[in-house]
Amino acid sequence: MSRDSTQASKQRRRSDQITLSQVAQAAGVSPITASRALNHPDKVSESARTSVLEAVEQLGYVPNLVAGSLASSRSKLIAVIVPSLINTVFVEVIKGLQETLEAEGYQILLGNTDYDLDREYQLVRTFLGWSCSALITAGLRHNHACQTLLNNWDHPIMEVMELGKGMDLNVGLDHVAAGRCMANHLVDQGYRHIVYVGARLTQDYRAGMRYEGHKEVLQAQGIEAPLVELDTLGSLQAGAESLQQVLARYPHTQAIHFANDDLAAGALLAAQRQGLNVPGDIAIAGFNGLPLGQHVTPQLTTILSPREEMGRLAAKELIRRLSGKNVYRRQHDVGFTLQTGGST
Amino acid sequence: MSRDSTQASKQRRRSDQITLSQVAQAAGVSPITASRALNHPDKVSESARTSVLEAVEQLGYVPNLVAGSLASSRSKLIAVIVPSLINTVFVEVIKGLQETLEAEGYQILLGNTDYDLDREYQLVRTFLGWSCSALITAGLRHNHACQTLLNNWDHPIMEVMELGKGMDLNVGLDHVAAGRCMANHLVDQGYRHIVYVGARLTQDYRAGMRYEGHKEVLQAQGIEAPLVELDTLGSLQAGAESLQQVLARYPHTQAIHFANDDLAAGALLAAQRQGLNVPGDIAIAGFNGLPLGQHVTPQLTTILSPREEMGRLAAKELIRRLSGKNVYRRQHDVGFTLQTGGST
DNA sequence: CGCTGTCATGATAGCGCTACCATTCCTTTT
DNA sequence: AAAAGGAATGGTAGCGCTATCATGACAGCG
Repeated sequence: MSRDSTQASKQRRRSDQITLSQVAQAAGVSPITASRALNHPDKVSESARTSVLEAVEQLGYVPNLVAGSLASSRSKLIAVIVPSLINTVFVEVIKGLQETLEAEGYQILLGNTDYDLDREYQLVRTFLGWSCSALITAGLRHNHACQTLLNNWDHPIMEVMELGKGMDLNVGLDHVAAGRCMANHLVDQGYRHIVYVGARLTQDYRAGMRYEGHKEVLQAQGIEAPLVELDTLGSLQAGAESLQQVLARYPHTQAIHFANDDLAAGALLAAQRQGLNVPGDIAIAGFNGLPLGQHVTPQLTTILSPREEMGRLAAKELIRRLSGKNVYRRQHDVGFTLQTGGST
Repeated sequence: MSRDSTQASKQRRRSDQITLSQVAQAAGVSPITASRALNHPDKVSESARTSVLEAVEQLGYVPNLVAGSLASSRSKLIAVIVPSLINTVFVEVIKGLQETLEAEGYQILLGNTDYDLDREYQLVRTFLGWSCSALITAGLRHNHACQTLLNNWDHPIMEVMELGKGMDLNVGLDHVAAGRCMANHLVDQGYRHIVYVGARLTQDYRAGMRYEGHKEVLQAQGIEAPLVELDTLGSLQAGAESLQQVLARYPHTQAIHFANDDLAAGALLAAQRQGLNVPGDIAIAGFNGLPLGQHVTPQLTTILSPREEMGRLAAKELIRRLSGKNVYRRQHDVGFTLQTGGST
């Protein structure tokens, strides 16, 4: 290991990593030309470009993106904040985002709020500190501090999942309408004693919005719209357990409208284990359109939400904005599809 | 908007964001004291600390982490590279990592290779450029360039999922042993015509390792160990389709050992749809211990792998190392558990 | 009383890169 | 032929923060 500090007293290069200057020197150009050769290849001559690239290759140069970001006050980082990773829904959105963003050379900085808006605020603060190019967050609800912080931030903000008036860009679907849609379906099928089952609706407030739509429809028909709220997050297990609870509390129940497919599938499988006929004894509906719902017998009636597509579209719109193109619509409705199976 | 450049010619402050100097000024201390008040609170006086914190609060200061990282050549970023986000297994590991790392103030920089080692190399390069504190990657296999790059990197590297001799730290389980374990179970149950079904085993090479263990056991018993490799990634759908394929090719099949629970559950549900009795006509086993397997009837025989736990342990060991503590064991076996259900 | 040690603070000099302006050497225009 | 425009390159000065060393104040000690 050569250990000769370059000369003066206060040297402080720590890692012996190759710098752009060394590359430039090896290539026989100035540092700034080397920088341009890598970042704006069209702004340097053919010969400069190739000799820089050769030097990069030969020295095994890895650009220091931290320094680059500081100098340019831009970074190819995009913050993504979701409330949960257990819920596959968010993972699928991330998948769509990732796919599209990585293709454009962006990196994802991932944060998980665990449905805690204060946690979200902390994450946002940290992420702004990384001078991200943009921020993508699940949902339109934020706490006051977060709202303020983001309003003063001069980069694109994309809010995904539900549709509404957001801060900047918005891609999602109308959950109230989705709730109405399923409720309409159940009423059309002739069910009158319908229970809505959700899990932690203050946290998963989108499930709450679907309940609002559901209630609206039932009440318009003069039907009660009882709600059973579970205290655990949605899962097959919780769905299975909720079935007992619902039947105990509302013995005449004909149909259960679950807030998501995990709950619904859990209940459906549990019903079968205990010899109940679906939908004869009890009809079951879900939300999301998870593959699981298609593989149980009878197939689960559900509402298909285009989650990966939502991620892809959000990423595409964001990139559009980041590359300075005009954004004609700030809001995009990805819609949903009622998928009727044998379970209702 | 006040637009008065602070004085001289070449000013270039772009965003009108608050800087640490402004905080320091407001607090009546020097910038370096302000820095210390925030990062090493125990190194400044009570009074300095409070006045700095007040100024931070009042001005709405958000630290520029990019600048901080450049100056200190450290960052609270940890790169996480996984081959897939569709496969819930990795998501659960990420969940465990996230939970533990965020609690310690680390941020996750997420990369997805889509099972492509060249892609992994690119991601690693990028991530090193962010001077991450550590890198966590799924698996022990990397391409040559990546291997070289990482060997010369002087930060902790954590390889998760499978156990073996890695570059640095390693947390995982022995997949060959897991394959042996399930094969032994199937043989013990009296099955002799056993088919192993996996999806893209060159990509999901851990499933391939399980097959190795499986084959080993069967061959020791003088039993054939036919393999059916699917060309799609594991999913309920693929599992359902594979069932036909297996029965067509190996009509005497008594049991199918699937590479994962998605495939297994898909096949189990498909078998039931077409009136086959499980395990009477065909026994089915999986791997992972996904909740789904516990909710189908009969319950799926599978091997439970502690995925979140793996993430948590990996994160804990990494933090241990990062905080300069001694690391006694570089390798941690998280083990697995055979979970026998009615499906075999 | 001078000597050493500890604590709180500050001045200085970068971290590795890019924005900005200046320069050079052409080619094009009138 | 002179002026104007363009392309390629380089010099300089930071981006906002922290490592390092230096300083001053004060306590403890023989």
